[in-house]
Amino acid sequence: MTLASTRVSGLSSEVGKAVTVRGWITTVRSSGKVAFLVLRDGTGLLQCVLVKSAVTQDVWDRFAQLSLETSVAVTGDVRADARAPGGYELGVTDLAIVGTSPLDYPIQPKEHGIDFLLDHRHLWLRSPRQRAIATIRSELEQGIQDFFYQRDFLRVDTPILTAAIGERSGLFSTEYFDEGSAYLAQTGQLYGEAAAAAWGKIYTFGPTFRAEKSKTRRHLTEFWMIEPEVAWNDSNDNMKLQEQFVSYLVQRALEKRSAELTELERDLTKLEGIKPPFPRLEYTEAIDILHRKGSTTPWGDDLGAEDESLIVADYDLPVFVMNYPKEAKAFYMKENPADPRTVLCDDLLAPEGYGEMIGGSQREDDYDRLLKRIIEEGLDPAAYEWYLDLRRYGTFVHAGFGLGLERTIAWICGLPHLREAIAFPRMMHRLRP
RNA sequence: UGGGGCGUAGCUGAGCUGGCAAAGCGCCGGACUGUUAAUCCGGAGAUCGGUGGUUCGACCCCACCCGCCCCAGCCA
Repeated sequence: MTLASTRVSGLSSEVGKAVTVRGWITTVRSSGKVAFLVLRDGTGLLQCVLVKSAVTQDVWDRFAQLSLETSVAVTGDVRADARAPGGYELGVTDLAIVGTSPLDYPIQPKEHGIDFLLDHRHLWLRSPRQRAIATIRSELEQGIQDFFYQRDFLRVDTPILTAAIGERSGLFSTEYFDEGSAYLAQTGQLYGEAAAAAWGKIYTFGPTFRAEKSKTRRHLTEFWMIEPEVAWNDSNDNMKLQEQFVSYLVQRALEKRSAELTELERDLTKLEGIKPPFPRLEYTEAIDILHRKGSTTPWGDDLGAEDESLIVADYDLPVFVMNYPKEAKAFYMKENPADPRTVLCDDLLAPEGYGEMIGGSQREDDYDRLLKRIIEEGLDPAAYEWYLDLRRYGTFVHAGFGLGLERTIAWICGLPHLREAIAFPRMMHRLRP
């Protein structure tokens, strides 16, 4: 069976023609002898009008059977009408029910609590708001690939099942044949470094997993991360790439998906000015500013959420905080020659309180220093033999970063919580659907 | 894991110092030829998260348990 039919988004070029549109019933209204149904097909909403005197009794009776989310094929004439949402509507001549929908469809056109909506995420996705977010996410994912493709990066897919390696935060584990435990990847970075030594400019794009018992709007247990790694880039080059990347994504969303951003009631003026360069603060400088603003975070500690908000409040752009104290950061970051208490790294803080969008650093490329740091952190050097090989055989200056996709989406879309930025969010208390 | 909050009809959510459990949406029946989350009239629908306790009487007070939300930490 061929189901060639017109999609709602393409109707403006079909005015005056008879078409069939397939989709799901969003609302039905009847005034006795004129009836309206609104159809959703994933590209938009279409109002369809039935006039009792203009359709057969069969068609009229079928309208009466329609319930929310019934799937239908509606045939009629496309016409422009100012009274229709979107400006076009269908004068119905025929109506076929494809799949019925019982009267207990859970999601009504009204307010629901978040827990209820997440329990029904598989159905919640049908709402216009969720379509807008998914569309922007897809646009950004395409933009990410375009950005790196244009710059001759290779995309490298790194393993999700790994032996214990990477960062220190919580790991999900699973049985792995006779090898003992395998862990779900928290980062592809170490593999990315190997790939950068092989191929120069690379990026990874995949899911990552953190078994931390985080319960905030800025955390998921499964999220998507983009991790470029570039041979011969130093920390400064690294930040330049970051601000170009983030700016590109914002401008891309504005250019291609302003309709969806508007649907989400995003204030576009807050996005329009996102262009390089972004402000840069040394960590030590940031601590001074924070102390002047009343924070008591001592030099040496990582910045808290409160601190990040205080910093970001002074700017309309994302802000780099760079060169953190060694103790606050991971073992693989390169010591800062200008201040050996610190390492060459940066966090990019999103505006409007969306938190850390990027964490990046220049990597330690000195074999002895790296080994020393591994031991200092209490890690097992044997597990890092292959990683140390990257310094043993032709070490090289390199730097990279990880961008959290959902945080970026949440910021660009203006979402209050990360859970809407992905179709099926995984959180501490949320494994299904 | 700490601090705060919540759990009442399918959903949303009132319920004061303890005295027969509001309402709106949705659903069912009816009216209506241009509706926009249509409107109007009528109707059904609730072991008040669970267990125990105090009381003549508990949605309300107490204890424990379960579940979730927000904030923090961890980080992207």
